[in-house]
Amino acid sequence: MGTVSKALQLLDILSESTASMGLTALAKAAHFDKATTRRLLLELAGGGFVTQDEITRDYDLGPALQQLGRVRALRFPLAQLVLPQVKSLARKTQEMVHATEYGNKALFSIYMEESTHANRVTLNGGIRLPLHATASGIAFLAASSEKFIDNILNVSLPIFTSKTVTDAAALRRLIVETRARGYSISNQSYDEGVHSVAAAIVGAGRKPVGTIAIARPSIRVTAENTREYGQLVAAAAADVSAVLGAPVSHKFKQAS
Amino acid sequence: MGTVSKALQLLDILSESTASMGLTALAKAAHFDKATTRRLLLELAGGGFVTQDEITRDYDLGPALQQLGRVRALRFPLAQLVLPQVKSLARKTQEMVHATEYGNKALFSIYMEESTHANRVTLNGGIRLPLHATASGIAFLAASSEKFIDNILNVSLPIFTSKTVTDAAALRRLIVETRARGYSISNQSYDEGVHSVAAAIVGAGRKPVGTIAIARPSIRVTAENTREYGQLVAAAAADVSAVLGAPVSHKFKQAS
DNA sequence: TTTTTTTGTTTCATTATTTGAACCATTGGT
DNA sequence: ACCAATGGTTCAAATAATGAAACAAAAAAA
Repeated sequence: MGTVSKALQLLDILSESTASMGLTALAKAAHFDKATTRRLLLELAGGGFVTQDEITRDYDLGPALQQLGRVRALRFPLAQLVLPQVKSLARKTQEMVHATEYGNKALFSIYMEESTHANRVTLNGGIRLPLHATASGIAFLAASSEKFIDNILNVSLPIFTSKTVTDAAALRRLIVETRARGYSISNQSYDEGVHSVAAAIVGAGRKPVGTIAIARPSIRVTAENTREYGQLVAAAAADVSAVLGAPVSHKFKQAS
Repeated sequence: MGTVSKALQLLDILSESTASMGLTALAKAAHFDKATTRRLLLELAGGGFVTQDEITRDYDLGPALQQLGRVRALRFPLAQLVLPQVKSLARKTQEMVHATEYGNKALFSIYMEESTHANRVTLNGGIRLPLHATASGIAFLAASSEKFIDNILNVSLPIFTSKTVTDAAALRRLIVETRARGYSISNQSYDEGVHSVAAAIVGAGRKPVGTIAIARPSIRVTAENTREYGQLVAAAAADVSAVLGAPVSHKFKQAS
C-alpha cells in the first residue's frame, strides 16, 4: 500500500468517526505506527485536509475537503440534476425520496426529500450506505460490471438487521432479479421496519454513478405501491441518466 | 516535499483548472515526472479522490471529495452559522453579502446572498479569494498572527487590477488600519469597479476561520455607507465568532 | 502530593518505496 | 506514410518512509 493511500485512509477513518480523534486512536484504527500516522497527518494538515485542535491535539477533517468538494460539485452537479426528479417523486408518492452518488466503495446520500407522513423514514446525513444491504446498493450493483460485483461481494459483509442478506449467491440472485425488474427492492435489510425501492443512475458508457430510492415504513407497503414506486423510480433514474448522456434504455421510459 | 503533499498538490491543480486534465498537462503543472504523477493519480483514484474518464483518459476531481466535504460540513457547520447573519446584512444593505472560510492559503466562498440592485456584484462559485487583494483577505490577515502574515506576504503576490496592492509594507499598513478600524476596506483591488468591506470571523483562541464581506459597485460607494456597512459587517462577524466560542470583543458589539 | 499511565512528539538506523530517464503503444494530425 | 504528442510501463539508483525506542508532558490514579 502506497503512502498516499495510507493518508487517504486516515481521512476515511476520520469521516466515519463520530468526532475528532487523537493520534493514538487514529494510529490504532489504521494499524499504522504512531510516528507514521503523525507524519501523514502533518502532511494532510499542511494542505488543510485535516485540522488539529490546538488544545486537545485531536485531529479532524479540514476545510480543504469542503473547498474541493464544492469545486467538484460545480463540475459534476449530480445533486442539482436529480433535484427536480427527487422532488417530483416525493410529491407523487408522499414518501421519502433520496439520491446517492457512488464513491469509495459505498453510496453517499447527496439529496433527500422527506415524506409528509407523520410516520416517516429519515436518513442521517454523512453516512455511507453499504452496497449489499440497501435497495440503492443492489440497484447500483445490478448496473455494475461482474468484475466490480465480485470485488464487492468477495469480502465479509456486515450485518445490519436480522434480514440483512450477506450470502454472495443470494445477493447475486437479488441482482439478477433487479436487472429483470428494472428496479431493486429492499425489505428491512439495512434498517428495521424500512422498505425501499431504487434504481441506478448511469452515465455515458452505461457506468453507474449513483441511485434514486424511495423509502417508507413497512406498514405502508403493498404489492401494488411497490410496483408503482419501483417503476416511478426507474423512470426517474433513466431520465437523469439520459441527461448524463447514457444510451437510452426503453424500459419504463417516460412518455415525452 | 513528502509524497502525500505531492498528491494533494495534484488535487489543488485540478481544482484550480477549469476542466479535467490529461496526464502530461498535470505533470507539467506540478513539475513532477510523468511516471510519478501517474502513480499518484492512481492512488488518488483508488480512494475516489480523482476520477479518470475512460475515453479521454483525462483526470478530474472525484466523488470522495464531496463526501468528505459533506461530513466536514456536518461537523463544522460554518455556512449554516453565517447564513442568518448574511441574510440579515443583505436585507439591511440590499448589497451582495458573502461569507468565506479559510483553507489552503486562500479564502473560499461558502455562502453568498445577491444584491437586489440591477447593477450588482456577483461572485463566481468555486474560486479562491487571494488574501492580499480582497477585503476579506485583509480582514483575515488583520486577525492573524504576525508569523502567518509573514508567510503570506513573503512571496511574490499576483496583480489583479491596476489598484492591486502587492507591496508588503503597504499591505501591512492596510492591516494595521483594519485592526484599528474593526473592518477592512478594499477599493477595486481584486475586481475592477468593486468596492468591499469585510471583517474576520474568529474561533476559540481568537484564531481566524473566515470572513463576512459586503461588496458593491463603486458607483454606490459613499464615505457614509462604507462606515455604516463596515460596522454592520464587523458586528455580524463578531456575532458568529461569539457562537464559535471566541472571547467577546467589545468593538461594534451589538446591543443584546 | 507522588506515582502511574496515557498520549503526543522526536530520533535515527534500517528498509522499502519512490523516482525518472528511457522505452513502448496508441492516437490524431499533416 | 510519417510525425508529433499523449498515455502508459520498466527498472536500477536514489530517496523517502518506516517503526522501535526514548522523551516530554499531561492526565489519572493512588
